[in-house]
Amino acid sequence: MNKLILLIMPKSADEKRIKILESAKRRFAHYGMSKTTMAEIAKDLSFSKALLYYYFPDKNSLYCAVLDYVITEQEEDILEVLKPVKNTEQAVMIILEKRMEYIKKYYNLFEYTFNASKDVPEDLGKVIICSFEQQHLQIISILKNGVKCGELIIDDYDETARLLLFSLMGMRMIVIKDIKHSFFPTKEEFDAILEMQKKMAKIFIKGLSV
Amino acid sequence: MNKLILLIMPKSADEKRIKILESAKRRFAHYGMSKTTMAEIAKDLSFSKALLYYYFPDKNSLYCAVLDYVITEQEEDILEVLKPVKNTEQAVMIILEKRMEYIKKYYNLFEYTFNASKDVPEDLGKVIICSFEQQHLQIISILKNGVKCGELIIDDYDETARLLLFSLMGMRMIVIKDIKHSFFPTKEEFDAILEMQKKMAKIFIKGLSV
DNA sequence: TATTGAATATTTAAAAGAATTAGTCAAATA
DNA sequence: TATTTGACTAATTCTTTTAAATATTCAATA
Repeated sequence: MNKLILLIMPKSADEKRIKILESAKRRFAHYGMSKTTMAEIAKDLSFSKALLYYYFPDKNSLYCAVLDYVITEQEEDILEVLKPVKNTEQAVMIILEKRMEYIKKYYNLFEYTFNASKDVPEDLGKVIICSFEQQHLQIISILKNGVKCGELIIDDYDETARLLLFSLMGMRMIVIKDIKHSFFPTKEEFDAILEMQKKMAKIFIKGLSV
Repeated sequence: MNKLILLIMPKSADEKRIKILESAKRRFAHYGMSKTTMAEIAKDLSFSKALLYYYFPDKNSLYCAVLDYVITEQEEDILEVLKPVKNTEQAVMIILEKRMEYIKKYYNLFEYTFNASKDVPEDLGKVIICSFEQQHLQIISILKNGVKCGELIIDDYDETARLLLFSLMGMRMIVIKDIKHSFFPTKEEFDAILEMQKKMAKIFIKGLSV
C-alpha cells in the first residue's frame, strides 16, 4: 500500500529542488555558468523554465546553490578521509590532494567564481567567504591538533592558518597565471601545482615544528 | 674648451634614447601603458612623434624598454642595500620591502604587465621571465649563503627558491584578488600584504633551518 | 644619420539593431 | 493552496557599422 502511494504521489518539492541542483551542476561543470542557459537546464529535466524560477529566484541564486552543494560535498568528503589521520603533515597533504581533485572535476563550475574579480554578487560573495572560513577553520583544527600532539608550536592559530592558506591558494594562482593563456590549466599543470603546494606545505609545517 | 664643445655638441643618440625612456617612464607610471600616447611622450620632450620611432620600433618595445629600465634600477637598489646584510631572514625582509616599495611607486607601469594574462607579446614575456629569473637567482644566492653560514640546510636550491618565490608572489595576488574590486590596492592594502609576506617568509626560513 | 610633417593603417569607442536569454505573470492543474 | 506552464516582457549579449583616436610609415630635409 505504501509503495503504491509512493508511486502515485508526485515527487516532493525538495526532491525536485535537488533534481534541479543536480541538473544544473552537470551543466555548469561541463559548460560553465555563462554557457549554460536556464532553458537548457529545464529541458534536461522536461520541466518548464518557469518552474526553475519557482524554486530559485534567479540564475545567480541557482549557481550559488550549486556551488554550495558541491563545496559541501567536498567538505564532507575531506572530513571523511581525514578521520584516521593524526599526523599534521599527512593531514595537509590529503587536504591538498582532495581540493585539487575537486577543482579538476568541477573546473568549469569553479571557473566563474574564480574569474569574477569585479562586482561579485552579494550571495556569491557569501558562499566564497563561507568556504574560505571553512578551510581556515579546518587548518586551524589541524594545527591545534599538531600542537596538542607536541608536534608544533604556534602562538597565533588564526594568523598562521591564514598564512598557510594564502600561500597555497596564491601559489595555485601564480602558477596558473604563469602558465598563462587561458585560465584552464591542463591536467599536467594541475599536477605540477599540487606538487609545489605539497613541498611548500612541508617546509611551512617544519617551520612550525618544535 | 671641452666645456664649450659639450655645450655646442648636440646630445648624443644614447642621451636622447634615455630622455625618451625617462619621459615614457613618467607617463607610464602615472597613467599606465594604455592611457599614454606616443604623441604625449613626444610632446613632453618637444620631439616629433616620428623620432620616437627612430629610437624604438613600436610602442610595445618602448614599454618593454621602460619596464626593463625600472627593473634594473630596482635590482641595483636591492643589491646596494643588501650589501651589509648577512642574516638570511633579514635579507629576505629587505627584499620584500624593496619590491613592495617599487610596486607602489610604479604601480601603473607594472599594472599593464600584471593584467596581461593573454597574448603577452614576445618581448614583454622575455622581460618578465628575465626578471623572474633574476629574483630566483637572488633568492638562491641568499639561501646558499644561509647554508654556508650553517644557518640553513637545503638539498635543492633551485626548487626551494622557486617555492618561496611562488608563495610570496602568489600571496600578493590572492590578497589583491581577495580585496577585489579593481586591481589597485591602496597603500594600506599593500602594507597588509607586506606584513603577511614577511611572516610567511619567516616561517618558511625557519622550516629550512638546521 | 637624425629629424620632421604629412599620409596611412590599426585600434579603440560609441551607436544601433538583431538575437539570445533571463525573468515575470495570469491562468491552469491537481 | 501549492505547483506548473505557455506566452509575454525585460535585460543582456552579440554583430555590425561608423567615427574618432592613435599607432605606424615614409618621402623629404637639414
